Formats: sequence, C-alpha cells, structure tokens
Amino acid sequence: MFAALETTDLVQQIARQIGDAIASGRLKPAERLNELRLSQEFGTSRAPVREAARLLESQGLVISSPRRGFFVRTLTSRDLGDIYELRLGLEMHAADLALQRMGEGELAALRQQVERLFELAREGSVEDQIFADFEFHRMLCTMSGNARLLKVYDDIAVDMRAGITLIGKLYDDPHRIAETHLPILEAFINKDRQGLREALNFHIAAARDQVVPLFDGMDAKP
Amino acid sequence: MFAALETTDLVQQIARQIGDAIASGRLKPAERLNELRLSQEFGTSRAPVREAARLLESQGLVISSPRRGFFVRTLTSRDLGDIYELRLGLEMHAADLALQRMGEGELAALRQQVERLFELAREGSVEDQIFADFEFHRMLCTMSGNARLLKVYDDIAVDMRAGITLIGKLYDDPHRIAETHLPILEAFINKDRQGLREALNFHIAAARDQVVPLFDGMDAKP
DNA sequence: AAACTGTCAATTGTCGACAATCGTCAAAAA
DNA sequence: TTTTTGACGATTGTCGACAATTGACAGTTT
Repeated sequence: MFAALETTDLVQQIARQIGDAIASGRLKPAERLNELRLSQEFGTSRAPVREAARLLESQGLVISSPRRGFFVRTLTSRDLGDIYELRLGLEMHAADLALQRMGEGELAALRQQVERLFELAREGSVEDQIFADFEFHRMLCTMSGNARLLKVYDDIAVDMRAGITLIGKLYDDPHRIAETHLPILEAFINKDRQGLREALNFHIAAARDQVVPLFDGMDAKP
Repeated sequence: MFAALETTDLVQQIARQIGDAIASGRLKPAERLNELRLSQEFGTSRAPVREAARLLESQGLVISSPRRGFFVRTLTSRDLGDIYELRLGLEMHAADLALQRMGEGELAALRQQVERLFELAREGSVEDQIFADFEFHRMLCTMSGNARLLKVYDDIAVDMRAGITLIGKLYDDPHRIAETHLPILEAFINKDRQGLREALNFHIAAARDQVVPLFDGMDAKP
C-alpha cells in the first residue's frame, strides 16, 4: 500500500560515497583516508566511517595497513591487465549463457543501448558515453541470468572505471567506440556463438590495449 | 636479519575466524551474529567484531539487515547453481591462460596433486580430499597468472565449501572424484585446449549436479 | 655534513556507554 | 479461539574518550 521508507543505513551510504569518490578519481590512489576528517565531513563519528572502509576493503577498493590506516588502492598496469583479461573470460561466458536464455525483449534492449551509444557519440559528454558503454556490458552480464557473475562484473567495473578516469583523457574516438559494439550486437541477433566470442574478444582486447599501456609508470606506493 | 613480528590486526583475525566458522558450518545459514556474545568470546569489545562483519559483508558471507544485525548468508540452490556456473567459465578461462603460460614445473605440480587425490581417496578423511580437490582447482587458477581471477575463485570457493559442508555428507565416491581429474590432467599434458574445456565442463557439471540438487528445500529466511 | 636518537603532534585501535529500535510475550479485545 | 495492542527485555547504531603507535622534526653525536 505504501512505499517503504528510506532504510539506507549510514554505513552503506558512506561506503557508497567513498566508493564513488574513488571510482571518479576524486580520491586518488595511495591517498590516505583520514578518518577524523571524513567523519567530520559526513557529520558522524569515526565508527561508521571505519566500518564503511572495511566494507570497501574486501571489495578491494581500499587496503588497510595496520596502525597506519586505510589507503585508496593503487592500480598498477599489471592489475588493470589482469582485470581486462578476467573481464574477457567473464563476458564470453555471460554471452554463452545469454544466448541460451535470451528472448526478444532482451535483444531489443541491447539494440537500443547501442543506438544510445551512437547518440551520445554525436552529442553527449565523454563520461556519459563511457557510462553507457559500461551499461551495455552490464546488460550482457545481467542477461546471463547469473547473479553471481553480475556481481563479479560490478566489482571489476569499479576498477575499470577508476582506471579510465585516472588516465583522465578520452582514450578513443566516441564514434568508433560505438561502432565496435555493432559486431557484438549482430552476432547476438544471428545467435552466432563463435562470432560473438570473437567480437567480444576483439572489443575487449581493444579496450585493454587503449587503457592499460597508458598506465605504465603511473604507479605509486602507499 | 630478524623475522617481522606478528602484525596481524585484530579485525582480520576475527574476520577469518568467523569466516572459517561459516565455511565449516559451525555457524549455520540465517543464524544471527550476536555481537555482544562474539565480542565476549573473542575477549574484545563490539567494535572490532562489527568491523569484521562488514569485511565479510561485501565478501558476501554475511548480510546486514539494518537495525537487526548481521546474519550468515543463506545459500539457495539457485545461488549455488549460479556459483558452479560461474566457476565453470572461470576455470575454463583460467585453463586457457594457463596453457599459454605454463612450464614443466607447473605440470609436475598438477600431476602430484592428482596423485595426492588418489592417495587421500585410499587412506585420508573425506574433508582432506575435498580440501585437496579445491587446492587442485586453485592451482589451476593460480597458473593462469591472473591474480584477480584467483581472487574471484577464492571468493566463490568459500561458498562452495559452505554448501558442501552444509550438505554434510560425502557426496560421491572418493576414488571416483580422484579419477575425474585424470582427463583434465591429460588434456593439460597434451596441451589440448578443446579437450581441456570439455574435461572441465564435465568435471564441474558433475560436481554441480551432485551438490546443487541436494540443496533444494534447505533454504531458510533470515 | 651525514647519520643516529629522542621527543612530540597526529592518527589509529579499541573501549564502554547511551539512546533508538526490534522481537517477544502477555493481556485485552473481537 | 484468533487477532490486536501494549510493554518489556535484548540488541544494535552511534558516539566520545583514551591509550598505543606512527611519522616527522629537531637536536646530538661522529
């Protein structure tokens, strides 16, 4: 009858804000999370901030160094390479599963999302397109019907986003980015399993090659 | 010159103990984590216990219900099915990568681990063999050379272990379990990529079919 | 000048306390 | 009997405080 009231608890709110700050680059790698400062900024005590930090810790977004505090995780080019390599396997598997379970509605949604990519290439901001790009691949993982797979994708997506915003620059022509999704969509339509794998392989390898190399030498020790 | 002193911090120690208790079934699904009781048992205050619970939360081992506390995660057969399905994709990808990067030492290690499986089938406890089984597959993921992939495997391994111990019974003949690793090993030796995929597919599907069905109706709401 | 040592402010790790909330149980109403 | 209401105990969420530790800086020694 009525809508459920805001039940967001404090810790998760804080965790999300800090997580966003990391993914968006407002908190830089190796930066220390000053608990007192953060708690004052949030208007709370240090306890919820620490719990939020722990929440992010096992997610891999921050690392805790005993007696020294929490630090934003440093991404090496090696880490990023691993992430893209994992993503490749993950999405190919997701695509396999999606092909088996997919109906017409899902296909239409994918098609619409690709159209959106072109749209944003013409008249949107770079960040918006990057976001839409992530969303396309997330849809693919959703369509696998495997919730756990989706969770893994969400985890690594945070890091990819952090990596991209860390580079700070547009890493490719937006129109070309949109275009590279066409073979994927096409293979979906044709239910061409092998072609889909190849299209994903090409697409993700391209993304990796444009992101990872720019990352050498950007490392910093905590 | 000297060995570094134990720098294990309290929170991680507690988190590990609770995690072990969950994986080993000493803490049952949907069971509530009474913070006061746990803190007394550990001889600490509630703060570190809560932080440990948060650490386990984003790992998916416990879920927090605002104002009601932390509960051991309930595994549905659907969850377990997803996990095995994800594991399949993960290990096939790991195998692909391992095939490219593997040397002689790795092959010998795998072979030795399979021998150990047979050994334990003859004269070991069931738990030891299950543990060795997990270790075999973990080695495979390690050999992928992809640290992030390994992390994902470790995450889902906890749940698989919890699922198996929850069932509580031996789920197959130990000797047969050992045998099903032979085709995997063989395909590795022959560097037969397709055969390796098929062997893994068979092996993991078998594991799933023996674990997941037993799980129907064991669900409980928090 | 360089390296070492001692001191000090800043920050973390942990604790005990208190208010808010939830689940339970008994009593009252239907 | 079944359902609703009310109150109580138990438990959580959050806070402020204090001891322990760290990193930096200045002073001392070689």
